Amino acid sequence: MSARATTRPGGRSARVQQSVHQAVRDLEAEVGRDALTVPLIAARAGVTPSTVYRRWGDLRELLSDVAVERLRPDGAPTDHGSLRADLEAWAVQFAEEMSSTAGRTYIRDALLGDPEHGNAVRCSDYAAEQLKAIGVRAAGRGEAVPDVESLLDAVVAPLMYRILFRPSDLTAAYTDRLVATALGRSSTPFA
Amino acid sequence: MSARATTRPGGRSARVQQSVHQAVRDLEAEVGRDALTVPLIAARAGVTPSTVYRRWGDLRELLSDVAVERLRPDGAPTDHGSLRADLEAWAVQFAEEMSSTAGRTYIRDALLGDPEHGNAVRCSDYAAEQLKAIGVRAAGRGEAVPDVESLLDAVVAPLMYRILFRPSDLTAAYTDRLVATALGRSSTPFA
DNA sequence: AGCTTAATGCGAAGAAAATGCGTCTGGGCC
DNA sequence: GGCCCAGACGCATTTTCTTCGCATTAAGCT
Repeated sequence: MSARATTRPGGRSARVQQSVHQAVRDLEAEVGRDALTVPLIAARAGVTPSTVYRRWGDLRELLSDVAVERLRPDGAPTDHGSLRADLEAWAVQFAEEMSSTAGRTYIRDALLGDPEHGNAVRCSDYAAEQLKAIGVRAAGRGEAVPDVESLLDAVVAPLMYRILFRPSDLTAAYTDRLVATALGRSSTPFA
Repeated sequence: MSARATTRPGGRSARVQQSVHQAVRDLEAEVGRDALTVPLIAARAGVTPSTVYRRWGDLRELLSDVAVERLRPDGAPTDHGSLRADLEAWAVQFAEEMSSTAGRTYIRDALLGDPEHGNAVRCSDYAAEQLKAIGVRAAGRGEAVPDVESLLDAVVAPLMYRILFRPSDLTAAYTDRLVATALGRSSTPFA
């Protein structure tokens, strides 16, 4: 039924899922995203198309799953010694990754999946986790930390809005200004 | 080539475009958006599928065009006597329209079109125009007005981010808080 | 080990996507 | 006003995708 909530996590089902995901990534690099089709992916993965249709429903859901995995952060945000420096560095990196052609494609694919499936909210959760980690670290230094929701509103949302709706203007100066705005207001001790 | 930049605005081409758009709207209401196909739409519009493929390229572009038209604001924002009241009313209405199931579908469809086609940026322009109108009116009253970019960052972007990535929590209290935040800072005399 | 259940493979049928070619409409020009 | 050309359209065809039923295989459990 669901690709992620596989009732049988081990064994063949897991191998099939991994194989199909890998096939998507490989073919995406080889023939381009727009040339992807279910039969093509299935052939590369060594499964039959009907298996893909059964497990993911359609190509969109499959691409949505793969895109979300690609958007998962690699590790904890790097430590730059202060809340502001950490946020600026993270925001700049976030903007760069997401505004690239590949990044925007992943975001759009992730958004395309069934909303009930939760792929979109997962993207937001990734950013929230990173911001939370930065906040916890800053709180450990004794700094006042704005809560995650405020940071999502003040930093992540404007970046994402421009990436999705106005694909052009995104400079480091702009992200720094967003961080400055976020830090200039609404700083609760810790959340 | 492009559906909107039709080289022949008058005559049959215009009728075809109108007929196809109307067919999309009708069928969307009748059979649901996910059941739409090019042959189905073409049959309803009284044209052949190849015409649709030639003019729009694929179903996504067509749906993107129709979605953008549906997202076009009806008229000027209503006047509530003050900048804050105007913004709050507009933001609440914006949030309600966009967060509905239909609204979210239109946004996603609009985002899906070819970025070069400019459907996404058109959505942003619609919001910017409305905000600009509110700002001009407020400036006429002598109020200090934040520039449109700030309002996009502080109000529109957070709303859109939540609509797209966290489809659940959107209250009037939240939109009011966004407006309050936007008005509390960065108020240039006029732009 | 044997049993139950679920997931996969396979093949066929139905539907949709995409393309090539001939025709016709519409707008510009004489 | 009539002619001409570029572009748009309809039709037919081919290719590809999608769905479905049934047989088979593998995983999980006792």
